[in-house]
Amino acid sequence: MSERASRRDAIVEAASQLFSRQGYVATSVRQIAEAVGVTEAALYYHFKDGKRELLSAVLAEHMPNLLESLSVCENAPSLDAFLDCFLHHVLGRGQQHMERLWWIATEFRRFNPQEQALVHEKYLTLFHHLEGVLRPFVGENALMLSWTLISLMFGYGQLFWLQGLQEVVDLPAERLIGFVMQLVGRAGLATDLG
Amino acid sequence: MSERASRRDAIVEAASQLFSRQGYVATSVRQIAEAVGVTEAALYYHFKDGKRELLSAVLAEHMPNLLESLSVCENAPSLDAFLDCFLHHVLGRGQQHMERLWWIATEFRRFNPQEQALVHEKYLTLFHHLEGVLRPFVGENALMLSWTLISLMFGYGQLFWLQGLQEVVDLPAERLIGFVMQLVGRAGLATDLG
DNA sequence: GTCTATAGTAAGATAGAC
DNA sequence: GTCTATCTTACTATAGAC
Repeated sequence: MSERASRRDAIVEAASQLFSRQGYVATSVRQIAEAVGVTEAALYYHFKDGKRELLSAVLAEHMPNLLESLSVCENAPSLDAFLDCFLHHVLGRGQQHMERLWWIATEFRRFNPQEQALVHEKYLTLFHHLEGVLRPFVGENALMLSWTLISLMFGYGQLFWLQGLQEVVDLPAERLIGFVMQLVGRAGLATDLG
Repeated sequence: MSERASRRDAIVEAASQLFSRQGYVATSVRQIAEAVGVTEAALYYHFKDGKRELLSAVLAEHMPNLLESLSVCENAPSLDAFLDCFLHHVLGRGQQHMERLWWIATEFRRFNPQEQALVHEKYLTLFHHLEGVLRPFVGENALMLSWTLISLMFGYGQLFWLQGLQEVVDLPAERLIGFVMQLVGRAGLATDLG
């Protein structure tokens, strides 16, 4: 990798961390340059359109990929085993990964149409793969179950990670996962719901 | 109501709308003053500590109250009827209400400890009431079912409202509600889960 | 209470030397 | 490629007149 590429990558990496921790608007170009150890002028050499171009780069190169969690678990032998594996993997990826995931949600309105479409595409891809994995277990219910699980994971992360409910409510992801697994198991989704 | 109070309220109202649409950092005091039709100096007369005090005021006076949705539905005759009423009421409150709800999530880290505690308290109150309403129907499962529903609503709102998945996925809240209702019904939560 | 005028600061961005 | 130096603009906030 050339020096140019690695320096450029370092800038994107620093921007990604600062954006996801403080937000795009609250992060200054100065701050990013300092974090990397270069001046602002050097940064503008790599990104002619400045801060806005950096936002695009971060989105394009540092979007969290939930498909990894899926591919790790997709060969699980049972619905129970899959849910256990997948939910644990997604919710157990640590603070930084979570921050980036929810940063995209909070910053979504600032993206241009192409960038918004990119985000949508990522969700749809995740959904389609998830649906494909669930279908052998729950048939036609795979569609609704997929969106239910995705929404549930998102909401739990929002409330318990981002908004710190962890600190006042003793509800580890473990318990939520266990509850959902039993709910799904008991409902007998192998046959279609009305 | 005195002129002072109504002017003050108008400023808080304008700030609330702008904050929830653009974010706290991206909104300037100038912009708020213009929206109300006063100068910045006048605004600083009402809020000595400026923008930061405005954030506190917005949070204290314009926090969305989900308990209203609960009280409307709490006398429903069956679990089905309650879920139908509650989820529709929460998810059907319109764009502005939704925006304020998720704005709190995105801005949470900027709040001071007392303000964060206030937000937590609101969630806990909602949870306790929801649990109380569900308990007659599902017994000890009320605790987990409450957090599951709250997380699910949050996640759905985040994805389909805030991130505009509505536009690319045909999954109206109606269908998600229907699916969850049948899931819960089929699981037979009247008796405890493991 | 609300205004005009302005101080003081920090932001995004660029020119030109090396 | 990276630097120093600087420009322009926008922001938060305040002083003092009315």
